[in-house]
Amino acid sequence: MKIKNGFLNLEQTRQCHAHIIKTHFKFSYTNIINPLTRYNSLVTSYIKNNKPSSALNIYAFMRKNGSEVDNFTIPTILKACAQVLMTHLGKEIHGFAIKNGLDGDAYVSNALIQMYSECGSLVSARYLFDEMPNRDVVSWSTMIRGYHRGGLPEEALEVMREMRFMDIRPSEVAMISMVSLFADVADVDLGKAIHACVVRNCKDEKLGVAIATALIDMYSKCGNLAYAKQLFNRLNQNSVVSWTVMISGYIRCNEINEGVRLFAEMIEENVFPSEITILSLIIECGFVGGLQLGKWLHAYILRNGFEFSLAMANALVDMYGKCREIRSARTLFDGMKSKDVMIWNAVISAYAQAHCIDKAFELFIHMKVSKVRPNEVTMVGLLSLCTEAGALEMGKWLHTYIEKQGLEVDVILKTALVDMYAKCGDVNGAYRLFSEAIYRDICMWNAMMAGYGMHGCGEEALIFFVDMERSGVKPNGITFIGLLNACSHAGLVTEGKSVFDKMVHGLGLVPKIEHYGCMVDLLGRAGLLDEAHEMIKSMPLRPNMIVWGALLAASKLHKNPSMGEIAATQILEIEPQNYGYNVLMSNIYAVANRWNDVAGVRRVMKEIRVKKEPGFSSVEVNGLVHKFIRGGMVNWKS
DNA sequence: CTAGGGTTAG
Repeated sequence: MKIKNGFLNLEQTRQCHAHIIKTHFKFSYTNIINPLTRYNSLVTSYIKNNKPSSALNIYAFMRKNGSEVDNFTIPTILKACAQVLMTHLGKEIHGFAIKNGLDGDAYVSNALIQMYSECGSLVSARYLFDEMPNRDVVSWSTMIRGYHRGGLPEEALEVMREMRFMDIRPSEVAMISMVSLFADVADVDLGKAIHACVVRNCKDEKLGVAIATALIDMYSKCGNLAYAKQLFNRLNQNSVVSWTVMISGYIRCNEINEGVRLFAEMIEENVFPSEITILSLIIECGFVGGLQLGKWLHAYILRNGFEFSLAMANALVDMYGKCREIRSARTLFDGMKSKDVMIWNAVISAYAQAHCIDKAFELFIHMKVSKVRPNEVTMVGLLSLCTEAGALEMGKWLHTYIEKQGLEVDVILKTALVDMYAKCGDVNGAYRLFSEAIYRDICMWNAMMAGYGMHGCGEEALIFFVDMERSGVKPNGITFIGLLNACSHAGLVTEGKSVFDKMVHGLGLVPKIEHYGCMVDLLGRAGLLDEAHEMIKSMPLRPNMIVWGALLAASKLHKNPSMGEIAATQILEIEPQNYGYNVLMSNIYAVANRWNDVAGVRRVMKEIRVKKEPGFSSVEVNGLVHKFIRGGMVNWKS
């Protein structure tokens, strides 16, 4: 058997391996004589075929037999360590490299940086990077990618800036890292800039399929499907990855039918989905609530013999949870033989999204019994559940649990705690945690301000806003939603208007539909119905349910049936079967003594006969959460 | 005829 292009597929690799063992290292497949070269070849082939553990076995075998290991072997093995997240072995190899004087080699250093960053030790990676005397483009792009994948986009951007400052010309691979960073930052302006940079660097040459794919992904994540599709159409050589990002893009933008059509087209072109393709699509289905497609994909996995990995199960549980299909989520979860923290977290958050606080806590108890240790993510999930239910005592109990277990309280967990205390009415408790935090990010500030606003403390929220700006934290769109709500609840109309003005003109933020919703609410509550209506008419976005709903509620509050009618008409056009708003409208007519109209609305409601889940509210008394459903009451133990 | 950084998800 001859090897084409020096690359073996998995079957060939295994045959080769078996042959080497059988013939005592007489390697007859190729002309390679040197035993070290043979091993390295095998290791490489296993890694290219995505079998890192086989590669590591060979490495162990080499070491046991006292075989030489060189600076070709080390980077390859490090890559295998990174794939299976074996930090220990990685560190050991690092030590070995130092002992044998191989650590001065740029290949080896770059591989070490990669290994450390993929295994989550970004500090070690950065240390090596900083100490490296012979950094090259590869070192830079590895560092950028490391920060990006490690969830530290700010640091990645900083490294990019340094790289530019040092006048290092990015290679194609480096640009791919950058484009994919902007995809997740979802900043279309930065994205266009890097696109221009890519085009400039490639000049006459055609874009490579990898970089084009990265650009397609970036544009569709920024919501610019037209650009994405254009790039996709221009590709003359499509890979399964390009199809994956294009289809995911359509689903993410809620164009599910077009996504499904493309999926069929892909199969017709004889391109077959990989595990990641299916995984991506399932995740996107959860994102937009595409239950039907999600179910179909679930069936597709079973029909086509895909490996039902934990990652796959995780994605499915998550998707079902987001689509409120809690039974499917649970059945799937129960069917998994081995479970990790992630899947426990996924099923707990599925219950959380279905507002089943009791079930979620029940699972939390089971989780501890089955000896899976809850982590910070679990805590954040449970805390947000308490926040939603207003269960202060339960939240406090979790807080104690976190401290007793010695779980690391990072910014996210701290923010969840602040948010829980604030929204459950213990604003002082929230402030205590907030003030003792060493590091506060924008989310924590937002939670604190929204908490104050929610309890009618509009002035305090505004003071916090000034403090925040003074401490150098830049407000974002969510900050202003909290602030505008705070003004609305406290009746601070003038202040609210100037907050809105500051956001648009002072900071140049483009208001989203939510901001207009807050403004309509603010003006409407204050009785400025006409002004609120003007705001809706003049806004550059298409008004949605929430906006008209705010006007309708205000019309009811200020007993203005004619304005109510205007709002209700719009709402019925957007969502004809909405039960709640019909009720509200009939109440408005009732207040104005327009009983014929009341009867009319009731008749329409009967005709539509919508079955809608009743809303509920809840309150916690002595550790018992009471849930109110339209007059009835349910409660459960915490 | 071996080798390091790349696109998709979490």
